[in-house]
Amino acid sequence: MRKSREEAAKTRERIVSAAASEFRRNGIVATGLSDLMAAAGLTHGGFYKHFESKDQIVAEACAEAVGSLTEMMTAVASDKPSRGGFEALVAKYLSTAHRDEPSHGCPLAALGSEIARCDEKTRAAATDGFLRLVDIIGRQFGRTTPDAVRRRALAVASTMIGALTMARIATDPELSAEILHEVGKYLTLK
Amino acid sequence: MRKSREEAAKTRERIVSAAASEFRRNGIVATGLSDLMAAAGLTHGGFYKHFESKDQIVAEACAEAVGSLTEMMTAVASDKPSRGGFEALVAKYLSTAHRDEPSHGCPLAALGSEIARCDEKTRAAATDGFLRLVDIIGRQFGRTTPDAVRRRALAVASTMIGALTMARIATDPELSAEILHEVGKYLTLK
DNA sequence: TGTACATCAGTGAACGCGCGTTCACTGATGTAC
DNA sequence: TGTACATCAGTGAACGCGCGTTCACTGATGTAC
Repeated sequence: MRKSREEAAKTRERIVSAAASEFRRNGIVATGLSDLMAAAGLTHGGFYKHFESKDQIVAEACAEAVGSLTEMMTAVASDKPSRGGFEALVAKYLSTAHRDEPSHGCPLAALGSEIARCDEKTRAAATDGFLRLVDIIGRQFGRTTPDAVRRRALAVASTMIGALTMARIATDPELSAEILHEVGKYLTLK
Repeated sequence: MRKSREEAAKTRERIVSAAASEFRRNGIVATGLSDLMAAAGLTHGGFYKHFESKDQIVAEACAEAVGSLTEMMTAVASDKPSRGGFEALVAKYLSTAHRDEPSHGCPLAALGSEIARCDEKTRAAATDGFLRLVDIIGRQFGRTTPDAVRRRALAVASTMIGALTMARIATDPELSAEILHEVGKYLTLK
């Protein structure tokens, strides 16, 4: 049942995409390789034809997830050029839709505390994504010193990640919505 | 080898404390019941003499961890009555010491994304801790409307949790320190 | 261009291992008289 | 107050199960002539 090189490459990408979703949905440690392969429409045995270890696909899935995050944020911000870009970005990130679909959302919020315990490569991919997010946010700010832009962008990125995480933890739906709305207002009104 | 009621109660508390540390150090899913019991100086078989399931001790450990967090934050803030309390609180939370010792620190930062996938009881304990943290922060603010206090406190709590999480993920020590310092400055200078 | 053979993507069974949970057992503690 | 018995905290072996990883096998693809 050998597949062509082209097909094999597509399969590999499909596994990474499935992993990026499954990890964000169920957590890294709680997701087995069988789960990943099944989500990609394959059986578990073939995993090691594409990857050396679970750690490797965790790192690659993390890299893909932060890539889709920055794409999403870039698109939202550039849809509203100059004016309103920041508001649109914050609204998108702190939306109930984003909260309710972790499997396609920000991996820093969906997996943050787990990534902190992962190996160097995974943490490097996440760090890279964070810095790209900080950069996108910083570009929305008016003219001030680069230091002030950097500082505020670091804070805003941290705030959004923390607020989304807490909104997902909150047991009371009203509290969850309050966190998203109030933090969003705080970030955009200041 | 039956122990007295008093000793048994102490043992139970010891297990919960050990669990609160171990979960924060290694993650909830990655920590086995054997690990918990060994950390408490016991063998794994006795676990079910005190708890009904892993879920139960996760909830109790989470409750204990948020309790120690609010105690720590309350102590820091009231050490510096009225003036400087907010600055001290932020400095303590965003310190490198806190970053480097997750096992005794904030469970919302150490376990946030995992708690979001836990059962109702665990999430309720975490939510309660978050609201208490928000309350402690809000008490440090000068006189404004309760709505404004609440909004700012929700944002500040989210910011600290997100920043600490990202500081732990960051692969570059300088970047990690920068996140803590700059976000701390941003929160206290604004 | 056709043919023979080597390659290798994917399958499914199997490996050892540690998980959460259960259980028979021990012996000190608690209780009843 | 002393004695006999029931209780139960803690131990360590065992349960079935799923984990990450390995492997023999399959058959279509790629390569060499």
